[in-house]
Amino acid sequence: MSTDATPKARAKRRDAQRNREKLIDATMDVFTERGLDVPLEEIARRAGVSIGTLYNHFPSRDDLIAAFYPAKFAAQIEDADRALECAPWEGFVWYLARLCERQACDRGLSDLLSRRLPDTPELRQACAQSYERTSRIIARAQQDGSLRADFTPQDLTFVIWSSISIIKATAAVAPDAWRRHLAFLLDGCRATAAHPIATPSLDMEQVLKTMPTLGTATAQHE
Amino acid sequence: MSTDATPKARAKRRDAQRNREKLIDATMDVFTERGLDVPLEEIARRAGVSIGTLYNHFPSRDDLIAAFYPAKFAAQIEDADRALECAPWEGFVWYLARLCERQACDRGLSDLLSRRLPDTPELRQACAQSYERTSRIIARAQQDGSLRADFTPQDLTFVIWSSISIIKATAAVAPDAWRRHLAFLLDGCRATAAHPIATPSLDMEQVLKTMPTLGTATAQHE
DNA sequence: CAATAACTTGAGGGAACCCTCAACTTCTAT
DNA sequence: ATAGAAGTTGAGGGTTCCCTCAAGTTATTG
Repeated sequence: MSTDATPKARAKRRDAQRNREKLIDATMDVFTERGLDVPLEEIARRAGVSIGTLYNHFPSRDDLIAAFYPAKFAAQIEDADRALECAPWEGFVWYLARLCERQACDRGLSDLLSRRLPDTPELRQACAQSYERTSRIIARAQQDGSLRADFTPQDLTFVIWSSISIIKATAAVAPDAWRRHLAFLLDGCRATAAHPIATPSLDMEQVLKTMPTLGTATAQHE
Repeated sequence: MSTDATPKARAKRRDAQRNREKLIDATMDVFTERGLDVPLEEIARRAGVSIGTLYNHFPSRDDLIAAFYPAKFAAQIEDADRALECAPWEGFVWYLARLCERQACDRGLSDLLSRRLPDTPELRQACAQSYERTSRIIARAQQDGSLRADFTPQDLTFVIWSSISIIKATAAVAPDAWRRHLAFLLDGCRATAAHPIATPSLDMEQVLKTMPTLGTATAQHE
């Protein structure tokens, strides 16, 4: 209202910056350990600030989540790139196992996929990047003759969803059980195992609407 | 304290019996439609009684659940019996699809598998019956040479868990999507698709501990 | 070292759900 | 008909988490 003639918005105060960082660090830890539904007080406590300060920096849980996931997406994209350096089928298998491993040791990450995320440009971009690589991983393995021809990038979502549920169910009793489930699924993905499937693949629209990544494209009522 | 010399406990009052039945009916409907975590007031409202009466008849949510699931288990056992009348592989496939179909149209049923149930004799018996049939369905298909030899009854849990997560994720967008997932999984279950799996099957103990049916065998702290 | 804008604090109000219990109503047996 | 046991009721206290905002604290700038 008064002196807003400065070229850009004025820099944050030093202590405020520090608090923001402490909050982000705490968020990464707490979400990873306990999932995205943890009480926000827990994050404030861990960061050593009051709940009021938390709300000052991050007005809603979604803002914390928005600070949480980019690193996770980036790691996933790196994994995809590494997978593309392997032989086609091995890369495909390794990538899926890697996805699952990450879910298995990160409750926040596995919660991400069952939650509507805000529709930010960064997220759209991360999705596009991820999709691009995933498609290549799949296409390579199909050209190679090892992956069944009717497998689509959207079908990968099934692998993730189903593995997450196994991971969550068996975490306390047999933390490796998902590997067995994945093995069955992979055997069903081989070209040599393929029998025609009547139900068509989801299209990308449907996957987006369903859960991970973007909400209903352009926000809904929030 | 006074006149408890009657051979058996006195019969319930007529109106109390009626209320109990209304509550059970409401429970079946509400759990089926909205899952096991619905507010109990909703059930009382639907039954046309007060919340106090609900608590009078069913002191805890678990007691309502205990009234809910036997019919569901019975249906499942019937399905298994029908499956045993088909050809081995067809029976196996039909049974799995049937299980999933039931989950798909019954939120209460799908919640059951991700919740610790009370350890009652009836439940133990239902589990034993179910296990006995399931084992036969599997054994038949293996002897037949169609189902891979390393598939165990415990692996069936994976099929259910994973399908439930697909069902929940896609219910709003593509209510049939689970069929595609199941098809991949089934292709991976064929004897001809089998590749050796390093991770061993869960044993029955572990499955019980994990989730469905019984809690930690002989109750824990409740 | 003010003065002031920026930031922090935590008590507290709100919502959703749980469960209880003292006062009331209804059934049933005599 | 009536007494008393059996059953019902719903307001209200408890819990957990959400989020706000008036009052207090701290950094920054001249």
